[in-house]
Amino acid sequence: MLETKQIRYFVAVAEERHFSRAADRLCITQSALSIQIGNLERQLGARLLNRNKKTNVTLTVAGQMFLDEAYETLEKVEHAEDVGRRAGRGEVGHIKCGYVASAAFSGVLPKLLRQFRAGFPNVTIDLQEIDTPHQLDGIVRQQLDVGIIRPRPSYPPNITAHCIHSEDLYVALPSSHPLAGNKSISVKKLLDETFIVPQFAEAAGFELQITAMLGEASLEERRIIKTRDFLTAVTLVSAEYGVAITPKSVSRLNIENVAFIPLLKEKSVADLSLIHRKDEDNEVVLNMLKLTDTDAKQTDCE
Amino acid sequence: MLETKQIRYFVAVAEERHFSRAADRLCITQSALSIQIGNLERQLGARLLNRNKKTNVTLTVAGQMFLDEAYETLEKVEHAEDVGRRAGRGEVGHIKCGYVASAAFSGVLPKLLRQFRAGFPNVTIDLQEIDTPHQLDGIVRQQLDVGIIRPRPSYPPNITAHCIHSEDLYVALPSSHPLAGNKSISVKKLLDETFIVPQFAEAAGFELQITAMLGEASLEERRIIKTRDFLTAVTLVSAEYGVAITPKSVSRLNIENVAFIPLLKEKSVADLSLIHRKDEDNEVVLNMLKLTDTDAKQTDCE
DNA sequence: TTATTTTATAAATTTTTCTTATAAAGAAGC
DNA sequence: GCTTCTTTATAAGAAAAATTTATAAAATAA
Repeated sequence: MLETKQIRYFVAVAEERHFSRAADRLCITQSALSIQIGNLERQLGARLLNRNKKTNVTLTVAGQMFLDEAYETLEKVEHAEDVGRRAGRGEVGHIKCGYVASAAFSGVLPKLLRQFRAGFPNVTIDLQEIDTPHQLDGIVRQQLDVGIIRPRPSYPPNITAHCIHSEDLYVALPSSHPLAGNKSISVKKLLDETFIVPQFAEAAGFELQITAMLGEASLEERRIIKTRDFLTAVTLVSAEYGVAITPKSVSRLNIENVAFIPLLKEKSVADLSLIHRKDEDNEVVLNMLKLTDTDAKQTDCE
Repeated sequence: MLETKQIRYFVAVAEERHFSRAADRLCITQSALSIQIGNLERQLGARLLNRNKKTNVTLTVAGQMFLDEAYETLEKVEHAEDVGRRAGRGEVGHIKCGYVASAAFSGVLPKLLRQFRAGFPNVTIDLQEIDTPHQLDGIVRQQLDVGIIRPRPSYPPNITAHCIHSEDLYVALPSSHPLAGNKSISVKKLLDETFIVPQFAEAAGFELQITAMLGEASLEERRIIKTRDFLTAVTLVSAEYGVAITPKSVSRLNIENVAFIPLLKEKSVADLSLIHRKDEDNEVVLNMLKLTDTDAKQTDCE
């Protein structure tokens, strides 16, 4: 098979139309070049150049056709080299990313994607809304690279998580509620209310956090309404079915007849975590993790 | 720049997922392969393979991406090699071919093209009807490779011609003509007729032949009608304006009220010649010339 | 003709690649 | 745990390839 070097040598002669000048350009001697071009012609069984002593060398018809191919071939080799190089640095490739629906409210997802795209424009991202259990499963089974979920107390052995976003909790009340005018509300004042709790696919994450906050055993006896998502929860608050605890960002929904009041409590924050395989070796994914690491420090997430 | 060999070596390891097996396949030792792959990885600055002692080697993400490029690159190199090889044998390329309008009647043109296409399916042919002087000019100026014309007494210095087709001459008479029932006609019996002569762009070729046949000085005084082409000539015969001498193949036109009678005379034949540059070095064109050479012998053209 | 330029060829040298031999390290069997 | 087997990495010498130097051959120009 032809070697890249042979093709490069031929292109040099074809462009210079002169063995000696081409040899200069290639930083070899004319005799080395003559031998190599001779070898190339012998390998192809075709004369590519008409040698004229004194005047310029000319291309044969076959030489002209081969030159076109030669250019394309060299470009292809360079491209392959470039892809290999950049893939090694994690600058080209693909990331499959899952996220829970409530992450969309927080604004952290578009921010993350925007930052990543700025640094790595040639990495494509396959983004899809998936519930937490399926994300964990997908990451273990290599069908997903990273996921964005509400933190959980524990993870499968090969998965690790770190916080990428943290926001305060708010209480959503009907505007007519006696506490609706307060600057802030303590959780103690809400113990008698009916709670509208987003109930996701599995009892974990955000629900666990709310349950813990209200005190064990208390939620079971309390009147609760379960909803599929935050939007439904807030809609029910608007209809005065009860109150809901949501991350601050949900207040941006701006639903009529709903007041969002900051919740007073130690560590009353709603986190979002990025999860990934502990032994991840895809440089593209590692670059995204690096980005969220430095990013997490900026947003002061403990 | 990467060498083809390095890429081939990498593909072998990627496919075998095993250094030693790949080395066997490449007919080199495992150590040589390890070094070459190491060099490749160092050149790219990227790890392409995860070496596992005992079990199989696996591709990194970068390795997988590079492998895709590697396949495409090797294909491209092979293709370039193939084009060079076949161009050298005149199996790929392009021929610009001109022909005079009357050549289309003879059937030699489609026959030639069909034969050439059967032998050289990857040679494209640019075919155009051009009058003889422009063909000669086009060939000299390299805008045309070959031409099909009626033979002339002489050609420009760098152009040569050889006969590729020969057919008998016929006389086209109105059906009502007294001689229309004859099996054949001698030229002497036509000396008093009005002649309809195809007058092409320049006084040469077929016209010269007819003039010579009728005897010098005689044509000038004779009543003649000049037409642009054979079809017009035969149409005028049909309208009883006179008689015409045509190659036999023109009789296929099957015009009403016209009888075609063989012309009796020594060497009363209409030839078609292929013209080309004497110093032609395009193997593609030379292949066509070879084909017409062997073909000419078959059709017994002196 | 002579001088000059250009490509081809021969021989020597350098560089690269390859092989042989061996080491290191993980996996499997006892 | 230890030995054995297998696999990849490394070092050193051998082989092959490419390159350089020197020269020849051929064509042009003075």
